[in-house]
Amino acid sequence: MIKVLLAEDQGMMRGALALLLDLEEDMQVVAQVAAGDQIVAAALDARPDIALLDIELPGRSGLDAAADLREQLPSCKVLIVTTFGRPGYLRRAMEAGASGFLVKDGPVEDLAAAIRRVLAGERVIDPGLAAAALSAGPNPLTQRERDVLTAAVDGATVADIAGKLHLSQATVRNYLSSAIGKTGTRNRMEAVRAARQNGWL
Amino acid sequence: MIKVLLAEDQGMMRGALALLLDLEEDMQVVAQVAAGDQIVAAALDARPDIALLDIELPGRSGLDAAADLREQLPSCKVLIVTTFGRPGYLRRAMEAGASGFLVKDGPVEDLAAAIRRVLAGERVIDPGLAAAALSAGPNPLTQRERDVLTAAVDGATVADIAGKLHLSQATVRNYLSSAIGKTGTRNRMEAVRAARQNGWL
DNA sequence: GCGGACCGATGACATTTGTCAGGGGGGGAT
DNA sequence: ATCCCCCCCTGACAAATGTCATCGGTCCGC
Repeated sequence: MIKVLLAEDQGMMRGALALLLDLEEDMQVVAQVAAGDQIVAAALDARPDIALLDIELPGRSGLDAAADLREQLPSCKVLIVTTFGRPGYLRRAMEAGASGFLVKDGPVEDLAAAIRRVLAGERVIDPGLAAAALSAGPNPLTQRERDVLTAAVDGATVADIAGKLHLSQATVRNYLSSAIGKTGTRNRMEAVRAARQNGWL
Repeated sequence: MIKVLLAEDQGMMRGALALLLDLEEDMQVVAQVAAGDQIVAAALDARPDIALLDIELPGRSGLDAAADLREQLPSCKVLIVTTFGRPGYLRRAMEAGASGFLVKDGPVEDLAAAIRRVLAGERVIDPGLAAAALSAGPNPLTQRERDVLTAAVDGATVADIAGKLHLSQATVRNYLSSAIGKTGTRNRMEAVRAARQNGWL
């Protein structure tokens, strides 16, 4: 019997997937969590064979949790199941030790199939997405550039960001400027968009 | 037997919900579509008793489709099922003639229950959300202000917007300024965020 | 030990953005 | 007929943003 942990914040999605997997003869959902910071604890408690992790979760990113999970419970495989097939996400997932990366766009049947393939030792990755991740190259942004961009997402002014990060306003503008340069965009809003698009935040 | 139409762009979600509803003894999913501009045609073909519509769909908004559907197939009830419980969305859904408004956050069991309640003639709306919609008041933005804000979502400059909307740059800045004023924000990025948050775009 | 990358900062500059006070024209309500 | 709101425009001004050159400090790899 394959024991599955399910981490997904949208209640309806989580419930539907759990129901669906429980219908499979050889699978059983042994834990369900809605927040990223509950994943490791729940896994240590329920000892699943595989963890299905969403990336954008409240509390903690599914990618961060994946890295910890691999370390603290190596017997548990990780399959990332996400809405957004962003190159940077795939890259980070692989670096975190995930065995598979599935986008929620595809048919439901893919899910159970992917679980079985992962447990058979395969790596499950959409070929087109893998190509995109490789062609996009690694994240060109430095830590601080990422910090400043993330702080700028919902319209914060330079003064706001400087305050939040304890930096000089001029420094913030420099980081923004270089982030804009590296993303090949024209202003911070485009830079934020481009960085998110690539999964660089 | 309750005949259901399902409009949802995310393949996995759509498949899971369809499976789940088909498990109900008295329900049957008679049509599934992934794009907003296929809803009416599919409904006219399959003659469902109720249509489950997501709002943010490719091609056409589920809200727009709902209005058409109510007109062309009045026997078919509409239940909006969406990720975002935004006040403006709820308001528009009601104006479009929807019988219910469900957010995807809740448990799956709510879905079948909501369908039955709608078909029994009830209106299904989250009470908290209804209160929020009323307290938020109607959309304060004029048509042009909405146009300009939507054109500004992903970092377009004033010149870009002016070009796209065939307006003078000064006019664009005036609309932006008044939108910023009405939303009580400090710059266009915050204004866009606030407007989206409220479902005003 | 030295080059290179990152962090943090300053000052100056050009450009963009946001605000304000207008004005003309249209259409809908009282 | 008048008022009010929306549309579109102008011009001017202040503030915020983006760019550039430059500096000192740390840490890592060769």
